[in-house]
Amino acid sequence: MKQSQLFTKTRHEAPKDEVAKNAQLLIRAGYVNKEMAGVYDFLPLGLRTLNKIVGIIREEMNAIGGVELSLTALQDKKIWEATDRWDDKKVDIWFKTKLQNGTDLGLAITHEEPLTQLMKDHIRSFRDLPRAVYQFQTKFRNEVRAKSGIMRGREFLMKDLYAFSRDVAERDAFYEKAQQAYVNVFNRLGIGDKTYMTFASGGLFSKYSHEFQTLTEAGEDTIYVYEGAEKNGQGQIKIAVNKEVLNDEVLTDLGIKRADLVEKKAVEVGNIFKLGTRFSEALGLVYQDEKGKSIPVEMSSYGMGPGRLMGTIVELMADEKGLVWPEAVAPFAVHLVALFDKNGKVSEAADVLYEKLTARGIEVLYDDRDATAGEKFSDSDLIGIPLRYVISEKTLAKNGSEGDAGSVEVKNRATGKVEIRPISSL
RNA sequence: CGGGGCGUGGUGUAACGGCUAACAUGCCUCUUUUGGGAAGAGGUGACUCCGGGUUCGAAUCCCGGCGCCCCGACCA
Repeated sequence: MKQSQLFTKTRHEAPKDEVAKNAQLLIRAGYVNKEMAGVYDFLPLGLRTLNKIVGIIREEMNAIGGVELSLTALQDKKIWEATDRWDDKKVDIWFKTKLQNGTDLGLAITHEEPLTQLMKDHIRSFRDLPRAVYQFQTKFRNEVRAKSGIMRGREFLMKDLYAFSRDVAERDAFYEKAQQAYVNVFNRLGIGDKTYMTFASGGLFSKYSHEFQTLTEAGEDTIYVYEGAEKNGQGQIKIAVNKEVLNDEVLTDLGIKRADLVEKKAVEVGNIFKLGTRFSEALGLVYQDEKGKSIPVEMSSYGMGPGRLMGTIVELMADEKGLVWPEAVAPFAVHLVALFDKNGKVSEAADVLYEKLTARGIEVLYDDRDATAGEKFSDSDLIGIPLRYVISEKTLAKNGSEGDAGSVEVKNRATGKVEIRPISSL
């Protein structure tokens, strides 16, 4: 994409009402726009990054047998009454509205109910199980207090996967596969070394749930990291215990000693639950086994917030100059920056290079604007694309091995490392 | 929902109850410039969040509302 076509502008200063680093930088760089507290638009650069994160999650969900669909945000109250989650006294974060004829509607806070209802039409026999379906869908939650930029909003994208199993053993087997899939996602996003599978309250459904918590001071949770697991090295799922459930019983259950736990601040980037038959029983999702007996389906749910992950990556990797994206989630792979030249030779060469890279499928943001070098460099640092290719009269004068093609300066945003490479080698 | 703070051009700030609401930045025009947010000149842009009130006079004081941020509580 040519930067001259990108309508977003960068800013020197963040709005004074944004304190969170993620929101300050994402707004300054033109990735997001705040509509109101806890409600953010994703602008072209932000949407690209968000979609990269979504793409990685999608691949990992597909790899464990997940099948994607998309459920509605508008919800009929009936099924939520069936599970006793409609009453404001039970669930106080609903956004509710009405049809013109007076029928109550809610904006979905989650999708256990509608999906369980839907699956009744498709799961009848033990032969129809197991199933795993998921979606990327906007959730609406009327939080009393939005905070931390895009990390905790009232409208946000969520990946939610729901697994339907014949029995506890089958469900547990999937649960373990999903844990690994989650670890894979965090590794690919570059935050794996700071993300812990954290024992947390199972709420109404089971003794424990597992939160995936990424260490950052910007987080709102306090967790106790198990150092023993870290010492076990690579490949091991790192574990922690949420402060909310830390007690002797939990330590005994997990077989770990209090002395091996270290307190840290973290942000919850994913949460997985064993739901049991709470929803299948309430809504009548049953299957017939080999003997024709009706059995409620065992369910489990797997949530993950792409937007919150994006904010977490910003918090973890940004530096004083701006955003720093890992390759896997950067909006573009290369930021091609053409500096001013008097005779048009530079922009001519940059145009050619842009076409060449783009034709090869490399995602390039091409800064073809009429701006000074300093301004372009500052913007480039702020936007945080992993590789910056600078092309100028100076670099064109440096010949490659062919003797005529000229060079570009390649700078790595994260490491700051600079090298001069012949254009012919790119 | 309790506590605290804050609402002034697009953005960041200033202005004793008193002159045409100032400065920086952004944006526009021209000239010069061009490897780390360039320089000069000229311009554009604000019912000072909304509604009441006090006063000769309100951005400023008072009351009410709305919005935003932070701390806490909450967070299937």
